[in-house]
Amino acid sequence: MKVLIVEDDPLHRSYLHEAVNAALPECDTIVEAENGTEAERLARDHKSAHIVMDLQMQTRNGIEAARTIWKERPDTRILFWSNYSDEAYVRGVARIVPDGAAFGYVLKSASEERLKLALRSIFIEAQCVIDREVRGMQQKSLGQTKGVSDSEYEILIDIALGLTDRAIARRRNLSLRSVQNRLQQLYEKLDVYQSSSDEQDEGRFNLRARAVAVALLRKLLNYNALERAETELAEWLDIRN
Amino acid sequence: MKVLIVEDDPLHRSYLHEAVNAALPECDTIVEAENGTEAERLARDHKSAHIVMDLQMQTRNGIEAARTIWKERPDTRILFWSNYSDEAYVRGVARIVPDGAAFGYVLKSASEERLKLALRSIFIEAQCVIDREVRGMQQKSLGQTKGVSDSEYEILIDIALGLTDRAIARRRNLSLRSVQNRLQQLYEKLDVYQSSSDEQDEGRFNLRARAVAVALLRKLLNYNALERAETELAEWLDIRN
DNA sequence: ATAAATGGTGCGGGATCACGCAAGACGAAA
DNA sequence: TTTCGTCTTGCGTGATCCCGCACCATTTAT
Repeated sequence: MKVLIVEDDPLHRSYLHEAVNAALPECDTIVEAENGTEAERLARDHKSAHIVMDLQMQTRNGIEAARTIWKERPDTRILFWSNYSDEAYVRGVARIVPDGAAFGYVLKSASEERLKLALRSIFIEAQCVIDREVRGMQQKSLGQTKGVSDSEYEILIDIALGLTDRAIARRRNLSLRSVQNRLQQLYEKLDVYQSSSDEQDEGRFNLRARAVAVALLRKLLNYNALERAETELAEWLDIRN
Repeated sequence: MKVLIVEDDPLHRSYLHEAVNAALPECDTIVEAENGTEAERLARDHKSAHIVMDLQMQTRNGIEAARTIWKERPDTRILFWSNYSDEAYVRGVARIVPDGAAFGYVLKSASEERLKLALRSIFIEAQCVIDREVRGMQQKSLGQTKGVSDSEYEILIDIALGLTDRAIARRRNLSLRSVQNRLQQLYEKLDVYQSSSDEQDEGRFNLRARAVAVALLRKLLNYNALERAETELAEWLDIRN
């Protein structure tokens, strides 16, 4: 068995190396990459079916890399090893995992035992392992119970990018009024009215900007999500001019 | 000499421990904290004058901790050891360092040699050491040459929090028009017009929201800065109602 | 000292946003 | 089939935003 480790921090990389060695005696070769692009290349060259990688890396993040890797070889098993359980990351991962693929998501704060267990479960047993803390997020984000629905999330991203209502309407093929409807749904979900209608006129908020702020504070949105959205927007702009 | 290490990642913590041992033979005791609040307590108890700490920690970040520590003991020497050189972090640090205090800012990606050198320079020689890469940021952020000035940064934070023009005017004791003036300056600095006036009507941006987006993408703003600003805002709201 | 730059303020208007009201479309439940 | 809920869209309005055109007060430069 071959394992590809993708992690930009050398300390964490060597830690992962040891963990893989200890947890998977059936693993004979370990390959290491320190960013997303390198990971894609190595995964292609080595036909790696077993990858453990960090989500946040400076040059090319884990989600991007995972997407292209899975596109080429959908049965690849990937264990994401991340510092954060931000809803934005969970959404990002959930959005790209192919049907039936085995993957995992464990936090760096998890014990070494947990990491080793996850390694065996995914790479040997082909089971999905998702950290308890992250699991809560996922339920909330995919189920339409309490959290923000997909269409609301979509429009959240659009206003976070700074698009106009009209521009969003064009992009998503909606009427202007529909966009504004969704915006209002979003505002309610994010509880943006709370502080503005509070006392008299004090602390009045610009709803649109406030929505982005609370989304960031609640980690519904983060830098990576924004960055991805920005490149997608740029592509879309290129196509239609 | 006593050194306090503040770092939430155990791997990095032990790495720092070794580095301090190797670089500072005159150091006889090393104390470790794994978050900001613990750091404040330990700094107080041990009267630590030498601290090396991470900036981003989940429970209480380094900037908060450093501020209270420096408030109690302004001659404390602090070496910040951070993953990122975001302008938001640099600004955050620059904003709180007392006059004449020795401090440092080195990136985690720096070589071990560089870290050790910085440790000696700051703790022994009381010199300020700032990573080359970070230095560029600082020049840009403090000098009014190209970057965003302080007043512009202030208003950037306000719109990022989602405040109305009127609310900002009240908060900063300005007229409504002045707020809007500053906003326009900010829009120019952030080059928000670029894409909107580009072609015909395509890709129209909501300037206010777009400004926040590009500030985030340029790392002028980040989660921590926003979080700090949010608590400051909450305090301000408390005072005046 | 006069001139230019810098920063705050008022006025006014066109564009955009937030949103109530209401009508049509579609699938699900009765 | 009827009815209900969700989604989409149009119309209209008041609030807010963006910003050009002044005017004035300080500072800085010549």
